[in-house]
Amino acid sequence: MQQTTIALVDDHRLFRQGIVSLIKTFPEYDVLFEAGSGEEFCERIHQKNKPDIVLLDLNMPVMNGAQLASWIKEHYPEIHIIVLSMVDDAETILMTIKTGVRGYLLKDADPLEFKAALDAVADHNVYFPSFVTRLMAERLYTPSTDVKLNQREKDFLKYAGTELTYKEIAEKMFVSLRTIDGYRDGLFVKLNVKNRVGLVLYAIKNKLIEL
Amino acid sequence: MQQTTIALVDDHRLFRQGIVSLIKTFPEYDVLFEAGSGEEFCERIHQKNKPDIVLLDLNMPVMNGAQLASWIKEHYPEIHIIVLSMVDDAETILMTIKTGVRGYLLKDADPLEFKAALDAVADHNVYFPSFVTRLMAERLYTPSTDVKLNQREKDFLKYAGTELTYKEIAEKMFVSLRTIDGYRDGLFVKLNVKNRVGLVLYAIKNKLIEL
DNA sequence: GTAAAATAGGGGGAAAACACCCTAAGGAAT
DNA sequence: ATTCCTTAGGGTGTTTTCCCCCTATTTTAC
Repeated sequence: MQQTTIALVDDHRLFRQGIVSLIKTFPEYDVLFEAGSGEEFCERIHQKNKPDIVLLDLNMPVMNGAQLASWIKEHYPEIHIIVLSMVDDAETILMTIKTGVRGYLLKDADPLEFKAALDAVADHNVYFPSFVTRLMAERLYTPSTDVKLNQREKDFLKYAGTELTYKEIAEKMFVSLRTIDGYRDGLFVKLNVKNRVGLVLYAIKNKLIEL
Repeated sequence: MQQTTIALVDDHRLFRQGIVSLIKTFPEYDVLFEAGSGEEFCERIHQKNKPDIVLLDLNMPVMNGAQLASWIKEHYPEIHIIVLSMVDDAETILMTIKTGVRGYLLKDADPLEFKAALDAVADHNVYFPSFVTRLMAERLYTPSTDVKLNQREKDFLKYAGTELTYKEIAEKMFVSLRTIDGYRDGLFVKLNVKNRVGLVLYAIKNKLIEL
């Protein structure tokens, strides 16, 4: 039978021991090696065979988990990473997922969930617990603020999302610079933004301009 | 016992019947009303009591599910929406989740999964099947950019994509305005753009900033 | 039928952004 | 040891952007 190999990176020896003995109860998985820090992992990965999955602690001194995850993704993109963490604040979790990790578990997860995560990731799938999924959904959710804009304002916004100056936009739209000033100032109020960057972001969010 | 009320919107009468009879087997849920179209739903929601949860078909004529979801979110933000769909292409799913729905199920989901989704959403949580979670994670994942920018430049670009003035960015980054001028002018050349809009567009295209 | 919006246009001055120029320390490569 | 590159910092002057003020039509709503 083909075993799935695992590497474990965590600075707490006792925690590593617990995880390793848990994994030993799963015959289809095998711990290839352990590392007590990101640096140690980077050394070992060159010497040893590459694991299929890396279990990674987020909170480690010197090189933290997110940095190591980025490093692994860059140098060994085929390795799948599951983060083990005690951290549960939204920004940290989302930042970590952005690095491309395929699973996120809190350290107090029960063994069944741990096994489910391993199975999912070994099968090239992802595993995120419900509260993480929720964070991801909330991050994607963009409440629509449909402010009604007339056609001239939409046209203007399209141009505002280019590198043209307002003077050049005025020429393109066959109006004076002053008129453009008026459109712009009106939109600042309507869209509740402060400057051109705000206009550009609004236009992109509302798909008035293509990227 | 407090029942959780459900409204069902789908243009297929037989499918509605199937769902209703399934829900009848769950004593804690009650179907408040059904609608065969978005328009019908909009009328009924005014007359009837509001449901706690709306089960919503994506593919409907005239007003599609995503549009209706946006409408519901705008007028009744406290109603939770679960999408029922046969569509499984990534863009459609992600666009729908952006409207703020709290669950997404394929129509061939088994009754156990259906029940799990109802329970999660009734509990003000979210429910997305593994393949949807995976899509969300992939959307959040930002591969590292190929153009070699140093960390300070990346930091600066992130701020350039906000409504902060350069002076304010300088304060945030604890450097002088002149240094920021230098970063900016350097990036104008490196990225071949003319002004701040160019920087913002670059940052967005390369996912250095999120929308 | 009148009031109030939306649409289109404009002026002047202050602030910010931009262009082009420069120095210098620290590290890597030759 | 010297060059080259990166990172950090700076000065000056011009252009653009932004803010606050204003007028005159044309729709829309009551």
